[in-house]
Amino acid sequence: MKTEPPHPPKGRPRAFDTDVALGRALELFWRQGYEGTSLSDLTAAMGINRPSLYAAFGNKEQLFRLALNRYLRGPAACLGEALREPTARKVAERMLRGVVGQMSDPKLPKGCLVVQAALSSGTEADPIREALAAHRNEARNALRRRFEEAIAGGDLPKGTDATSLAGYLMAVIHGLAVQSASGMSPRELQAIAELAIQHWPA
Amino acid sequence: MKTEPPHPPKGRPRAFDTDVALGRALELFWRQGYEGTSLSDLTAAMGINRPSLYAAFGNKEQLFRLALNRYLRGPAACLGEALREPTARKVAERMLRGVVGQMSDPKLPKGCLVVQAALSSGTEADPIREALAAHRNEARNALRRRFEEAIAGGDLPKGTDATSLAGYLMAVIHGLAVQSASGMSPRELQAIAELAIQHWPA
DNA sequence: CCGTTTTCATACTGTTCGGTAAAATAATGC
DNA sequence: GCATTATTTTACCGAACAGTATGAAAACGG
Repeated sequence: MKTEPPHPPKGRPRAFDTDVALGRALELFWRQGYEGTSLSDLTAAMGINRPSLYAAFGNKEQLFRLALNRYLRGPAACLGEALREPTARKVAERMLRGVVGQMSDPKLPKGCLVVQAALSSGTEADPIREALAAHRNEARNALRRRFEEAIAGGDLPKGTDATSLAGYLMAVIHGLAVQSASGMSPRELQAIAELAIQHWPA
Repeated sequence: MKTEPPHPPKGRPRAFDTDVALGRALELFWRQGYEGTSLSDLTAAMGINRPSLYAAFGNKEQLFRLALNRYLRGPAACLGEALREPTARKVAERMLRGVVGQMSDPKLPKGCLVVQAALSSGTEADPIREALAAHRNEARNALRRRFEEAIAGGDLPKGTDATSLAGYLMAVIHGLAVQSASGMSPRELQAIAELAIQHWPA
């Protein structure tokens, strides 16, 4: 995973930094969704020409997948980290406060890339939608497994349905993303999150 | 609000039923969002030609607004009716079970038109987004007022924050819409709704 | 029958979409 | 310098987009 090749490559060197260009692409996709972002938008924001984009990133869909990857390892990493909290309640608290915290950063786009791009649905974006649905499914499964542990460990009531509880927490998070994208203020988002935490079982 | 004019109009009679055509348009917008639905999609599903659509409905944006109106008075009417339940808990129960019930109808598109179209965001759809955000705001205000009544009436704890509680319920509903649109099964949606009901304050 | 009115069907407008062909340019090893 | 390799630039491609001009067709009152 080194980005620094040991010997300089043979041909003409690239005149832009692929990392910062990918960051610009992520911000645009995040703000406008997959279909809402045109190649002209992308090349303008990334400061490169169209063929350079294709040479470096393949095509629009692959560029989106790369941006999604960076999003999941970057801004959305707090969700995965939250799984390592010691109790189910702390997992939920950290997730809810994490997403609210991120959505409160004025330098970042509002809402959530995964939700944002999932619902824009021309027939052309179908593979993207499937990929995002698969990711959400995976995230929910990880959360369910963590809650099963919690039930076994005793920090959730014995009769709890881990699957439903995971779905519920995901639903609240997605709901927060929708409202954030719709312009709800950070303090209101936080109040909602605190309310969800307050009603958490156990 | 009569749809039957007393005297037959002068010119050539319309060869299609504007009501059923609008229904087809609603279904398409609901399934694919605003930007994801092209005029060719619309005319094909409505069984009419392009100029007929423009003559009868104005343009794409106005057609969407008409479809939205029909959606709010039809499939989404249960949300407004729920406000008339006697207690805050029953309001929440009816809303949550109502949206799940609607999303479980296999003949209807998944998800929620208001959420679906709200996040598809090319610059062109901005007025649509604003209209939808305004509607969601209005809905949340109605819910807040209902909860304030409930607090005054004693069926919600005295210290409850009506605004946050309304936002929380809207968030859960929007989250359910996202997951429904992503292919979650009706039984899972129902389990999530029941869980939210179970954790309702008071 | 005729003139009027409105809707119908066909064909088209200019623009934007994602993607690419081709030549100029800048670095390499020799 | 020279061939090679990869990236840059400019210009373009066919398809799809929202919206429309035009004339034929179908109802009416007379």
